Amino acid sequence: MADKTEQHAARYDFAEIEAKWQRYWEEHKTFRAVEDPSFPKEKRFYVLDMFPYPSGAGLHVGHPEGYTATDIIARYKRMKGFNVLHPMGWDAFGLPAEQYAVKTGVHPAVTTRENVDTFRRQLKTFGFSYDWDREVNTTDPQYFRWTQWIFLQLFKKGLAYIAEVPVNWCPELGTVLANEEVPEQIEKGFTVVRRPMRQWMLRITAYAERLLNDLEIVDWPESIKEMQRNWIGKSEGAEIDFPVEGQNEKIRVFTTRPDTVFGATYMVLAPEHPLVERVTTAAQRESVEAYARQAARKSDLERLELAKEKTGVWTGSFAINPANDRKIPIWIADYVLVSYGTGAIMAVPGQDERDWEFAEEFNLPIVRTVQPPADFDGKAYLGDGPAINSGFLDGLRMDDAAKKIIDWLESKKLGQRKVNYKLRDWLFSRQRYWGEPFPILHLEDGTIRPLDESELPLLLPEVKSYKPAGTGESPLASMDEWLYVTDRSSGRKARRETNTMPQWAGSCWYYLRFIDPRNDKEFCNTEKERYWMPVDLYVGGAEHAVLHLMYARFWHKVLFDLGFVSTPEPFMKLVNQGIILGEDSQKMSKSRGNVINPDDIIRDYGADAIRLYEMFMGPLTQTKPWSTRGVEGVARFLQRAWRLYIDSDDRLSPAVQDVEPTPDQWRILHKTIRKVSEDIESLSFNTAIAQMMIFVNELTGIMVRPRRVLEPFVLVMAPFAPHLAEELWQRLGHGRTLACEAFPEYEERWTVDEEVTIVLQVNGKVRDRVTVRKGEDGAVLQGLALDKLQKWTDGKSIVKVVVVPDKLVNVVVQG
RNA sequence: GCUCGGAUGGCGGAACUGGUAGACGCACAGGACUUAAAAUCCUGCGGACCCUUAAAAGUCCGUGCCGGUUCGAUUCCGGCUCCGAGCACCA
Repeated sequence: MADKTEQHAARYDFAEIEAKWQRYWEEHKTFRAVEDPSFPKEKRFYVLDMFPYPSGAGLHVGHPEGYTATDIIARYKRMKGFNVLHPMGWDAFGLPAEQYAVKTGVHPAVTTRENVDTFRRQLKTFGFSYDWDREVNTTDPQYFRWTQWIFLQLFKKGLAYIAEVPVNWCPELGTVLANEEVPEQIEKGFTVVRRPMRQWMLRITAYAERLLNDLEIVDWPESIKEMQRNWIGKSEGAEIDFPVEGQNEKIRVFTTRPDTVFGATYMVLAPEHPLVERVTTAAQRESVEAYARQAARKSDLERLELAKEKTGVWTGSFAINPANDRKIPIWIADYVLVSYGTGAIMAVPGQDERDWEFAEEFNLPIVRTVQPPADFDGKAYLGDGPAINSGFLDGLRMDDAAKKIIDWLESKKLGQRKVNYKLRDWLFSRQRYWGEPFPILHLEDGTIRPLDESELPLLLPEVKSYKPAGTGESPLASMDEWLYVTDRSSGRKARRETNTMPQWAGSCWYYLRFIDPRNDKEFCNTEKERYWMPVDLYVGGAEHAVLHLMYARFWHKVLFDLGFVSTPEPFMKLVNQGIILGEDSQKMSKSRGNVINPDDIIRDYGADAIRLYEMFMGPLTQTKPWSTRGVEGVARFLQRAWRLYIDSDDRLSPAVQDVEPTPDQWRILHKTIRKVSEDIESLSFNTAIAQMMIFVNELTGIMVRPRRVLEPFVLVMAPFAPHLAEELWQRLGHGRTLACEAFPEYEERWTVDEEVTIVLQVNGKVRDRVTVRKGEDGAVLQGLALDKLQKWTDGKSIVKVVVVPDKLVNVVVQG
C-alpha cells in the first residue's frame, strides 16, 4: 500500500511553473540558433513548421499538433548534439484582413498586427522552442522587399510575363482567382466566370520536368508526390497535323495514342479554338456561334455537373486524316478543353470512351484499330492488343505501332513526338490591396520597366477605400499620387502596376529568410544558406500538397539556377499531420459548436498536458477526434510523474535516494530510453508516451527511488513536457536549463530481459506457456514442450516440432 | 470513373523482418480511504460456452468479407465490401 503522503500529494502548479520556464527561456535566449562552424554539416538540423496565416480567430487545436511534433524533434535533436534551427513567422498577406478592412475601414496592417500578437502570445504559452529572434512577417516591408526582389529575378530570367488570358473572374471579390483557388471560392457561394484579362503569369511550366523528376529525391508521403505528379500531368505522345479540306489550314492535335490514328473518324475543336471561325461554313455559322456562346457561359461547376452528356455542333467542313486520306468531319464540343494539348483532338471512337459516346450521340462512324480480347463486350477498347484496320501498322502492338507511325509522320512532316503537361503557367496577379505590389512600371509607349533594386521595397500606398476599383483593377488604381511617377531612367511618365501578388508569394521563400532574417543587403546570405539548407523536416497540413509546395519548389529551383541557393529541393522530408476532429468526430466548426480553444485547455490542464495529449492521441499523420477526457488522462500521468520526485510538502521526496538501482529498475530505464529515442526518430510520439507511462507506473509505489534512474528519465520526458522536466531538473539540484543536456543513451544489455515467456502450441494453437532464461537451448525447449503438451498430443502422432528460440515451440500432430 | 490511404474491444489506439492479438490511455464496474463527496490508490474489463456458492482453471470464436500460401497470418498473395482524401471529359 502506498504511504499517506503520496496519497495526498499536492498538485503541481503547472501555471506557475510553465510561466517561470517560458520566462527563463526567453531571458536566456535558450533556443537562439547560431551558425557555429564547429558543428559538422550532418550535425545541423533545420526543422520547420508551415507558418500560419494569423487569422482573427486565433490558434485552434489543430495548429499545435504539428508544432508540438516539430518542437519535440527540435528539443530532442539539440540534446543529441545537433545545432538546430527552429523558427516561426507569419504568412500575413491575405483576403480575410482585407475583407475586414473593406467592411470596417481598419487598415489590414492594424488587424494583422493584432492577430500576430495574439498568435505569438498563444504560441509562447505552449513553450515551443522557437528562435523568436528570427520571426518573420511576409507583410513587413523589410520582408516583402525581397519577395519583390525575387520577382525581379524571375522577370529578368523571362519567367514572368504579361498575357491576355482567360481568367477566373470573381465579381463578388472583384478579383481573379488561380485555377487552384476556384473550387474553394465556389464552395463558399461565390460565382466565378471566365473572362479574358491582362495578367501576370509565371512560367512554372518551364520547370515541369524538373518538378516532376526531383520528386524522386525527396522523402515525402507517397500520396503527396502522387498528387503533384497528377497535377503536373505529364503525358507522352505525338502532335499530328490534319489538313482542312479545301483550305490552306491545318488542325494540330495532341494524342497519347498516335497508333490509333487510322481510327480517327472525326475531329473536335474546343469551342474557344482560334480556328473555329475559319473552318465554320456559312450554313453552320449560326448554330456554331450559339453553341460557343453557350459553352462560354457555362461555369466550371456546370461543366462538372453536365460532364456526362456529350454535346457539340458540326462546323460544316472536313479535315483529311493524314494516315488514310479519308475525309472526316470537324465538330466543336465542350468536352474538348482549349487549355489542354492543342485544344483540338482527333476522335477515335473505337478506342476512346468519350469519343464513342459522342459518336453514338451524333451517328458518326466508328472504326476499331486495336483488336479487343475475344470476350470483350464493351464499347471503346483502350488496350494494347494488335493494331487492326490500320494499314501498315496492322499486327503491331501499341509501342511498336506508335513508334512506326511517329517515324512515318515525321518523315512526311505531318507530326512529331511530343510531351504534354497538364500544368499551366501560374496566374500570379490579384486585384487586391493587401498583397505585395509589383515592382514594375508601365511606360507610355507600352514598354515595361522593372524597378531597380535600390527602389525596393515598393510600399503599398495608404488608400481611402479597400474596395476593388470595380474596373477589374485593384484599389491601388485609384491612388493617383502613388500610381503615376516619372521613370528615373527615361524621365518619362509611367504608371505603376496596380496588381498585387497572390498570397502564395511570401510563403515561396520564407524558409530561406529564416536563415538570415535581418539581412538588408541580400535576401539571404549565401554562406548561411549553405550552413542550414535544405530543410531537414517540414511539417504541415496536407491542404498545401499541390499549391504552396509546388510554388515553393518552383521558386527554389529558379533561385538554384541563379546560384542563390545550394540545393535543388528545399524540403527533404515532409510530414502531414492529421486533422483533429471535434469530440463528436465531426470537423471542428463554429456552426457545429465543437471547436476546442487551446487557451482553455492550457488554463485547465497546462501546456505540457495539451502537448502530451495531442501527441498521445494517435499517429501524427492520422485524422483523430479530440477528447478532453483524454487530456485529463495525460494530466494525471504528469501528476504521477511529478510525485515520483516531489513530496506533498512540495520538496524533493525523501524516497529519491542515491542508491544503486535494482536490475529491474535499470531495465525499465534503458528500455524506456531506447523506445523513446527510436520513437522520436520515427515520429511515433504516441508509443513513446505509452512507454513513459509504463516507466512511471513501474516506479509508482516503490519506497526507494534511485536518483540514477529518475534523473535520466527527466531528460527523456523533456522534449515532450519541457516545463515539468525543467522544474524537476532544477529541483534535483541542477543549476541551469536541461535544454542542452545530453539525451540519455541506452545500454543494450539492459534493454533485454533475463527471462522470456515461451509459447507452447499444438497445431498453431496456444496451449501453454513456460518461462525460461533468455537464450535457452532449442532442444531443451522442445523437451519441455513435449512434456507440458502431453495432454494434447496423447494418442496422436507427432509430425513435426517447430522451435523458435526465445519465442515458441509448435508441435504439429496428426490423428 | 481513376489514384492514394484506411478498416483491430464500448472509444482513441498498440503489435519488431509472419511467432502470446488488444500495450498505453479513455470510458465503465467493484473495492480502499472519507461523516460524505472530490481527488488519490487497488482490482477487473473482446465475445460465447462450460463449471461453480464464488473464484481459479478450461473449451470454442474473434483483427471488414471470401479464398489461398504456411507448422503458424492483424502481418504475405488473389478476389471483394465499406469508409476517407485527392483528381476528374487531360485526348
